[in-house]
Amino acid sequence: MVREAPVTARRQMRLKELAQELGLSIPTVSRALGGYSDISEATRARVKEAAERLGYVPSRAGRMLVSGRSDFIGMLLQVRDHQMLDASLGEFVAGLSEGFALEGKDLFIATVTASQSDLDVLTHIVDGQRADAMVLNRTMVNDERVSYLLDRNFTFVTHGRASGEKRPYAWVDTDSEGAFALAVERLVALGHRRFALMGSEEPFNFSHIRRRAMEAALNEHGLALLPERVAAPRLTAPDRFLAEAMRLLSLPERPTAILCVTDALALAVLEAARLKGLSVPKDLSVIGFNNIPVAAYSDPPLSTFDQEAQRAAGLVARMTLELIERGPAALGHHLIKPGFIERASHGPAPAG
Amino acid sequence: MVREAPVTARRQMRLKELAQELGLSIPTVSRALGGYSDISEATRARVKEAAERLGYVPSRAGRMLVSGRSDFIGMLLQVRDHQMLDASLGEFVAGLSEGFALEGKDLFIATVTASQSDLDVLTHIVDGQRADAMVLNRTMVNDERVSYLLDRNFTFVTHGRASGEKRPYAWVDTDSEGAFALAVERLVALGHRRFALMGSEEPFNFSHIRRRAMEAALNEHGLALLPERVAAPRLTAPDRFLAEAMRLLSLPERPTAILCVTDALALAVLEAARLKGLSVPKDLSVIGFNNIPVAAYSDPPLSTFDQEAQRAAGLVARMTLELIERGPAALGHHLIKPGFIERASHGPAPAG
DNA sequence: GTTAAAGTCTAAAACGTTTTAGAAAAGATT
DNA sequence: AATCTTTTCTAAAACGTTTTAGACTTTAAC
Repeated sequence: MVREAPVTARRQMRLKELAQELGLSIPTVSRALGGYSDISEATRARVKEAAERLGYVPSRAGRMLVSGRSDFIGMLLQVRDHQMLDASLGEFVAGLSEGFALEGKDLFIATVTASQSDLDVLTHIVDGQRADAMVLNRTMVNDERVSYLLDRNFTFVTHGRASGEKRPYAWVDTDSEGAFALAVERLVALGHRRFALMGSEEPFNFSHIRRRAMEAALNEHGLALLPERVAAPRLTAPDRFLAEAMRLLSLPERPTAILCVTDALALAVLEAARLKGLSVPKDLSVIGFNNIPVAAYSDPPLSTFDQEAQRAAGLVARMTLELIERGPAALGHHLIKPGFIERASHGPAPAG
Repeated sequence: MVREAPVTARRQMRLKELAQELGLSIPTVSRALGGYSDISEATRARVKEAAERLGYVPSRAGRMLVSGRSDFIGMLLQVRDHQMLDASLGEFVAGLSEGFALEGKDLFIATVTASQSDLDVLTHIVDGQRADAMVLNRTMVNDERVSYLLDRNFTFVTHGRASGEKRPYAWVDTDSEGAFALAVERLVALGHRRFALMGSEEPFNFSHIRRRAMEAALNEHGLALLPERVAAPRLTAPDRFLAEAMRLLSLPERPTAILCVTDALALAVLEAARLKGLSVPKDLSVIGFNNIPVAAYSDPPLSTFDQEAQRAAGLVARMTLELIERGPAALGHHLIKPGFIERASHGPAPAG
């Protein structure tokens, strides 16, 4: 009987073999490759050349055993209800991945299927030592993932705050307050007095924060956000957006300016305006958030805020690496000021 | 100065400590947990209870060192040019993830950013021992990833064949040949004689196979697929779909039936027909492929083939696990017969 | 010409698991 | 009563790296 061929053809070279090949001890070779200063330049060069030539790559397991690190940083991706990766999440993921690669870490995207909760997968990653840290996105006001990781004392950084959590943790977020303050400022200057908000369910922290930001900004100008002028369809039910937008536009004292917490909601408002025979921006000003690709091609092109996912990702990556390296001492926050993309969906308030 | 708190609060319990706690030796505890038969039931129960109670989880590194396995199975996800995860890829990923979870393996989704090639990331994973096997999707006719993995003798399974590769490898694919044969059969029976194809660039293997399948099926009935009746816009340029569809419908001898290699292409054909004032299916029959969610709501609802991503994923997962366990002896293939979803976009050929 | 200081390397230990080989004890067989 | 099995457990080795502590040269300083 012929002996089974091994699964991996050319077995990986080991540090021991490389050392023998060179006539040096194992630690010398290890330290030479590690760039330690107590190895002469001549030896280091010789070692590096041989390692290169023989295709030596350190064993992940050996290294992990002694360092206690997997060199993975985890992130959750929901693969239920067709939501999937949209353009801005793609940008974010790409930015993260590149940031981590600089330090030799890999981004481990873990799927959360329909039969699991985020917490299930998170627990599996933490207990299973699958990653040295986590990046969380789509934060909720009361985010059980955040409190779980704090309880477990596991390193993580969130993209978006979790306003309900009182303990300190590292986050990067868009300055929604600043953005909505600016939007209100501009619109008030343009004569608007009747404002409405297209929001969404407020477990989502960005939605919560943006509503409060809008209320605060209106208060500054002696205006209020009337409860009936707030719509909050569920983001997972986009087929409800239009109906909610229609409702806002059917109010007895029709709003002249509508701020929206996402561009998808803003596009629904534009559609509703069309159905109502209203002209944007003559009869109605609409401002979105996130600057999704299609926002540039809507009719009229949508005024919105650029959330700069790539830059946020870079910051998140750097903060995560710092936390891994220096521990809780590196805890910090970053508010990113989103750029106001002024297109054609807002303008002076209608006369009267 | 107060001493810095450790990064992980409660250090993980080790096998050694668990063994001391129980007054047993390390191997006994290990074998008890591993379910070996040379440990008495009484001891095993006692060990399991203690492990549970004390929250013992085996060290990933220690286990990896001795088994040589990471218990990760890798997959590539392109995060360039906004293509991202669509619904069917999401279904596939979810299926894979669940299949692997049954055997305690995790799916490692690795991102391929705009600055990298698939092969860059693949090399990194293989050299860096990041995974025990790979799953490849979106196969090309001549797929450098497939030949690379074969050269390196690394375990992998593809979803979709790579027709250009002559060496044996494990794959799962949709039976495009059968599907297109069936579609042609039906349409010929309905009186159609002038066929056209909405294809795409043929580095994509599914596109290549489906064109050849259509040619073969037409030959069976003494018909041919004229070159000018084949459109092949790039899938990455969806804004070109409509123009190509218009071209097919503007041919001197206008086709009465158009097969499309994806539903997105088919929807473009429906749109082109509308623009041309043609009625579907009275003047033109259109059949798509993949059964994307919106296909059910097009006007008219699209006849198409269901690719059963979930089932394919299950098969891919099982084959991958088998290959890891049993080596090349477990090499195999699977052709999945797609269901024909008969909606309202095809019918009898127009008279004359 | 001894002592001190660099500079360069190595022996040994540590990380935490699984596996192999074998020991000790208990029970069954002659 | 002695031998053989079976059951239950353990000692030791192995996986491959990094780090700590220390040994041995060589050069510099007095």
